[in-house]
Amino acid sequence: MAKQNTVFKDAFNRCLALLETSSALASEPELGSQLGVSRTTIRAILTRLEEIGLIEWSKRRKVVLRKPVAEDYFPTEETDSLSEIIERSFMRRILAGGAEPGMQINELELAREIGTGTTSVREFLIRFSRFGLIEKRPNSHWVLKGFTPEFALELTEVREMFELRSAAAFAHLPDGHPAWTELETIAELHREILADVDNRYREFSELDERFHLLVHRASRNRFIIDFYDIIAIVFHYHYQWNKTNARQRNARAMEEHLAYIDALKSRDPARIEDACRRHLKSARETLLQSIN
Amino acid sequence: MAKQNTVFKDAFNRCLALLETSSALASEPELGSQLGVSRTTIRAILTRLEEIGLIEWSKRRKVVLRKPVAEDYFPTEETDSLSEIIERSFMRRILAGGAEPGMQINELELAREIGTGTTSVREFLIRFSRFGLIEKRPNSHWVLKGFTPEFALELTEVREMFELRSAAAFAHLPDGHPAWTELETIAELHREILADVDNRYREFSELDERFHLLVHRASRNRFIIDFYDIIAIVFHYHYQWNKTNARQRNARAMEEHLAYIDALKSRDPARIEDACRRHLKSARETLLQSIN
DNA sequence: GATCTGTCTATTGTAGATAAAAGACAGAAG
DNA sequence: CTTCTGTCTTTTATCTACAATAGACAGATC
Repeated sequence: MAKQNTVFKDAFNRCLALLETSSALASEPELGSQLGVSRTTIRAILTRLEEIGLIEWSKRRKVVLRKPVAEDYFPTEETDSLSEIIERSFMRRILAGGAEPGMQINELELAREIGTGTTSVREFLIRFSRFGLIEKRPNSHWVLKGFTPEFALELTEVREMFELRSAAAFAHLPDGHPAWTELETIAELHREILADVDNRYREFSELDERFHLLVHRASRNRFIIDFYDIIAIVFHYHYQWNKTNARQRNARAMEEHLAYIDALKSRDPARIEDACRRHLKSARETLLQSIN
Repeated sequence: MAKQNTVFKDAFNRCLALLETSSALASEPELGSQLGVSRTTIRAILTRLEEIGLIEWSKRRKVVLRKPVAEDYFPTEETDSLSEIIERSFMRRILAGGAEPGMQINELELAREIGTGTTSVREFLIRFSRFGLIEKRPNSHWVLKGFTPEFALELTEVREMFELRSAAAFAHLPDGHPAWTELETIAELHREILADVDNRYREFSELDERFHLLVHRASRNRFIIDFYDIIAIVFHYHYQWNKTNARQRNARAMEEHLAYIDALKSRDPARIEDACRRHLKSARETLLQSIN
């Protein structure tokens, strides 16, 4: 295979989802922007829709013949892009598996295990190297530096610098700025989840990312915003494979978020700094505890 | 060609340089660690040395027959690794040439222009993307964000945070730490260059990098240290293609460095912060002036 | 005249192949 | 018994090829 057609399959599935509700299809360019793909892919989707007897299609006339059923969808495993597969597979190995710091990483071996070509693995490792967990020895292997307490401390040190500054900048956003509405939405979601925390505490991880990214964005600094990728990926996989006390941990973090949000809304620098520090401190402790 | 033999050629040249002074060759493993290459490459070098009649070689007996001459060396163009060539070529286009922000970057076109395969260009762009100057549109082109005043401001904002913190950490290095010796060496070099500034001001660029990297290292934080790569590459190419007032600019920076170094030696936090801020402020101004 | 479709071209993402370089191991030499 | 060399295997760096996807343009349709 030269290139997986995951873009097609994923867009096809999303197109079926559209058909579940609406019973008409827009024009090709219109569909293209709805699904975020090119017309070439849209036409491939339409062709397939016709093949499986879901629509009748001739030029601009598109008649929906029936509702999509479960079998029409491509299985979700087939819609993940190769880089997502590699990332998951790799993170599982280094976060979950017993991967010792100093261990060598072998491109060829990784590629064979994941079942892909070496090019994709190489490109992934290069992209991933900016997270500071691996390092390249030129003309030779990569070295795993490991998800160690030092890593966590260095990460949180920078995170705290960046977030304090971003939070301070947040207070200066003009009244009409969309970030204030988004902040309110996020606050509301916190309250909803907290109200039914036993059942919904798992939704926190995603919300956490959304909230902190919003704060970081207020810095208007690409380096600060980009750095949040590292935090996000670490916390993302960390939450996924470390579930001790998750309910309690998340509930506490949500309370802290709400206080932090109130502080932001007050626009009082001292209050903001205090609430932010308080939350960052407990986030750091949580992360560190889980590593040892 | 599958792989350029630049490692061989470069190590070969360095081996000739060794022969200029010493007239004996160590064992294969020993040579390997001296030149930083594997035994495979050492043996290729020895084979070539024998071919061009520079040595007689049989097992552990290596007799040097004559001194190397200029023609023995490989031309320097052939010793640059492909990634260095791509980097230079790319930086020239975006810093020197009239590259507008928002411009599309085409992997294939770049590869054709530089005369390499697309894989290498792709990998370079991925590595380079962490500098915040380009951004990928998946399944489509890269976008040049450009070396704009915003870029410079965002870069210096983070740089100032990091350097202030690193400088503060420097004061806490224990007395015997090698950084203090290195600092003294760097100070001395500053004085030497300043004493003959009209002729030697060009040496500042390298010294500048060496000094600031030393300071950043005191943070003991990989993210802070790695970030210095971005600053270094920007200033490196920037100095190279922007020579207005270079002598005066560099002289001023060196004076500031010396004050900064004195402050570090005093270990007085207030003095350090003051000297550091002073220098960073003028560095930022210099950078910004040159962009418009 | 604006937007759509048919068709064609160019570029990206990925696999596979190959030379260069690293590195492993056994036996030789000190 | 330590370090070296000869030989062999494995891995990396890079090129080329090709399917998937994006994107351009002219003529068709509203």
